[in-house]
This record gives sequence, structure tokens and C-alpha cells, in this order.
Amino acid sequence: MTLSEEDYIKAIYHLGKGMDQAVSTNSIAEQMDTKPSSVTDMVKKLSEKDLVFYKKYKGVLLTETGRLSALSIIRKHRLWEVFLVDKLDFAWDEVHEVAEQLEHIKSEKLIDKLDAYLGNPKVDPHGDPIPSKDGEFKKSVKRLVTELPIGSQGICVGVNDSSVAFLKFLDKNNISLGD
Amino acid sequence: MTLSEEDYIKAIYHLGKGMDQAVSTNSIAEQMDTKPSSVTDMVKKLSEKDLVFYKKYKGVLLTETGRLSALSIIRKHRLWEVFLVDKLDFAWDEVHEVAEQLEHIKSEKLIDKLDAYLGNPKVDPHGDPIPSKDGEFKKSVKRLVTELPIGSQGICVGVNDSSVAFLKFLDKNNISLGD
DNA sequence: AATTAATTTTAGACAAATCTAAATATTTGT
DNA sequence: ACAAATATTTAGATTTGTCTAAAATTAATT
Repeated sequence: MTLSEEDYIKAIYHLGKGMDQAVSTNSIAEQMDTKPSSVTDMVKKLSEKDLVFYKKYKGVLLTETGRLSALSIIRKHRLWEVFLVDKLDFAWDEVHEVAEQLEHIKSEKLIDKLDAYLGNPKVDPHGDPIPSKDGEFKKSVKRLVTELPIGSQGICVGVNDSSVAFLKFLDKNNISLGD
Repeated sequence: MTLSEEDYIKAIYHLGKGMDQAVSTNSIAEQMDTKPSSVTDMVKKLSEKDLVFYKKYKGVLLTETGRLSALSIIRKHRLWEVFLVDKLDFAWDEVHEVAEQLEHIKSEKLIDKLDAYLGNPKVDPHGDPIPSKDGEFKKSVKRLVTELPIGSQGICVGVNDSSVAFLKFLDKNNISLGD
């Protein structure tokens, strides 16, 4: 799988929310910052390789193979994010761009060893779940505190606003990741 | 700089032994497992970008910019090798292929932080020196034990034969990396 | 020094991934 | 339900990195 193919598969996965939702050409183009015509071309190629189901004008859907490929890429992305934050002291909001590159490194052994080295983490620094080697993971239900009914409980897994001011505010109120 | 350009620059550096030796089209082609005609094309492009000096039929030489680029790539390659061996428990002879991919990751911050995390190592797992951020490094003189005059001293920085049998032999004789 | 051999370059072609502009389908609004 | 708007695909072109085959240059040999 080429770098570009991987990017498309990942985008289709995210837009289709895991699976079962057909994804439009235009939405892929927007997500990937490219033109719809380019998407059509690539989607044909992915279809040839049995990574997606594709019917002209009807949108696109990942096959099981495609879904597993997407999860494998997401697994790598999130493991690298954990590495960057836990080991290299990156801030939450600095890791995405670099992980975007690291996720394409091809070596199963590397990912296995990295996973073990990080202590087999189950979530990334943003609280998103890390799929297991065989593509299993529990969909995390993330909600804004403001949307939680009063009295209910939850674990803090991330912030939308990562400005210094807001992080300081959280600090003052003794709220941090994992609480 | 594209991935392919980086590979060429690195190959030219290695073939030219650091600098000052003009490198032939054919030798680059052989090193990179490609055709001489492809090398000619690429070398023209690198010349446009002032990464190499190029005179038709006369071979190729890195410019100062080219040399620094090469050293930056080599720095990344070797730091990643240290990471793979020291932190992820890879064996000496397993790291090259993966480091070959990791060396192309673009993020200065990443390399700075990785360097610090690894304790600013000066040599990679094969005993080759790691260039500093600004391209400084001392050329290591590596020699085979069999070539050393009797009575002289040295530090063991690597092996040519990494077979299990030979490594066990070294173990029995209490010789290990760094001794 | 002239001819043969080796190396290097050019010319033209190809695959991958993209683009623009035009054509075709589908959806929407009334 | 049909015209207008929107979405999607096709056709043809471009860029990057590569290739083959042929031409040009340099090196080697007798």
C-alpha cells in the first residue's frame, strides 16, 4: 500500500465512522484537501485492490480488508502519539503532524516492540482508543463536560481548548488527564 | 527535499567518503539499485537545487549545502538506530531497514527531543559517529581486531559477523560492545 | 594514434498521483 | 415533475521518478 492509498483509507474510515456509512466523493476531497476528480481516480484503484466497495455516483464503503488496514494505520498513529507525549515530552496538541508521518513506517516488529515499550496503552493522549493488533477496540464515548447530566461520572481524556489559559484554569481546579 | 532526493544525497555522501571525491554516475546507480540514466536525471535536479556540483561526464560532488543535508539525514538514521537498540531491544543487525524509513521523518523538534531522550549519544550501535545538529563529528577509525598491531588498544564498537555462533563466542570470551 | 570497450547522456515512453475543464448524474426546490 | 443547482465522473494534461534503446563521450588496448 502506498502512502497516498493509506491516507485515503484512513480518511474514508474516519468519514464513515468506522464502517457501514457510505462516504461521498466530495467529503473525501474536502477532508484530504484535494479535488473530487482525484478522489474518483484513487477510489477506483482502491476498489481494484478490494479495499473499498465502489459504485459510480453512489459513494464508497470500506471492505473488511480495508477496515482492518485503516485500524492498523490508526493503531500506529496513536501508539506514536503516546510515545511522543509520554517519552519525548511533546504537548498534546503538537503530536498530530509528526504522528501523521510516523504512521506510515512499515515494520510489524517495530509496532509490536513500541507497543510493549509503552506498556500496551489502551488510549492515546487525546483519549481515543488504540486498536489492538487484530483490530479490536472499544469505541470510547467522549462527551463534553457541559453535555454531561449533573451527578454523572466520567474520566477526563482530553480538552478541546488547549490554550495556556485554559490549561492553567484546569490546573487550578485540580483537573488533569485521567481524573 | 523529497524522499528520493534524500536517498541520492545520502548515497553520494557515502560514495564520496564525506566529500572531495567526485562520484561516478555508474557507482551511484549500482549503490541505489537503479539505472545510470535515472541517476543522470536526478543529478541534474539536485544540481538545479544547488545540492551538488555536476559537470557532464565528470561525475558529481556535494556542495556544502548538500553535505549538511547528508549529515542531517545520517544523524537521524543513527539516532533512530540507537533508539531501536537501546529502547526497543532490537538486535544490531535488524535496525538498518527500519532506520532507513525513519530517517525521512521531517521534524526538527522530534530529532532534538529524541537526541535528548537517548542521552545525546555520540555513536550508533555499529560504532559509527552521530553528527551533531550543525554537522560536526569526528571520523571514527574502525579497524578489524586482526589488523591491530599486537599490544595496541581499542574499543569494541561492532562486529562484521553477527551470527549467533560468533556472538556466543564473544560472550564466552567476555567481549561486548564498549569494551 | 586508432579502434574497441566502457561509461554517460539524450530522447522518448510509462506509471502514479494529481489537476482543470467539460460532460454526465443526481438531488432539490417549487 | 421538471428546471436549476449540486455532485460526480471523464478526458486530457502535468509532475516526479523511473525505464529502454540509441547516441555521444571518455577510457583502454593494441
